Amino acid sequence: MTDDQLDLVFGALADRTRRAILARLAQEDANVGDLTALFTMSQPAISKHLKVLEQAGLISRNRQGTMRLSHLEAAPLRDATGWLADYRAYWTESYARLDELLESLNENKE
Amino acid sequence: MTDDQLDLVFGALADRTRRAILARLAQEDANVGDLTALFTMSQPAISKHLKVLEQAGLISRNRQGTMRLSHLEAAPLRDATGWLADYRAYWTESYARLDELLESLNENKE
DNA sequence: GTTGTCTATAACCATCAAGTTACATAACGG
DNA sequence: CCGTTATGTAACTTGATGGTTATAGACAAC
Repeated sequence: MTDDQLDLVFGALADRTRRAILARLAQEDANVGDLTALFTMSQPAISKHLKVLEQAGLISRNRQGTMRLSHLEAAPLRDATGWLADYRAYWTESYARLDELLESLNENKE
Repeated sequence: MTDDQLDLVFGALADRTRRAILARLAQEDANVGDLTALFTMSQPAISKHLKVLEQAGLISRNRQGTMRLSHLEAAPLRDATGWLADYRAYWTESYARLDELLESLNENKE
């Protein structure tokens, strides 16, 4: 994963509204109106957040009639976890399990 | 982990200079001068980055004579990994290993 | 206590981020 | 076509971010 990608992914995750959007999408795909209803801000604000998430690769979007459904894409989350896991030496326990995690992350890389 | 903390941690990780500082600190504690030498920017710029990292809880600092050593603190990285791992249902494999990771994360929470 | 070294702070600048309102565009149903 | 619904885009405001230079503060050595 490049520095540019990490910038985008961590930058996208640094906003609580966007994290909440991801949490919602983890349950089910949603359109812009659905997501706007969850927050107190305007629809264009949500559209902006969705653009940020899309550019980070965290969601994909496809038209469904007049609506556009947002779908969670977990690959960048997995990659970001992989980056964080590189610091596993600083977790004082559970090295073995984390090594297993790292192995599985490597196996699943596309 | 609160939304405020997640904002700070992911925000701190969203900058490649700060990630590089963390990578350096993963090897050994370092003072401001050491870190400044690694980059092309000024010492005050590095001091600012260190303040961001400290406020996110990602590093701690203590005086050593006229110098101040920065030390990597992995707890927030562990917590951020825990947050990311909540999306494990979207990794199509290795559920069991990730569940083990989550358990270990919970056990180690302070 | 003066000097030198290391680090922090202040003031400033340019750019970006997150929100707003107003309006434009896309797709579907009569 | 036309109207309605859903979403995107433009222009703007405000505040945060990331860098600079210049200067102040803390500590050690002598």
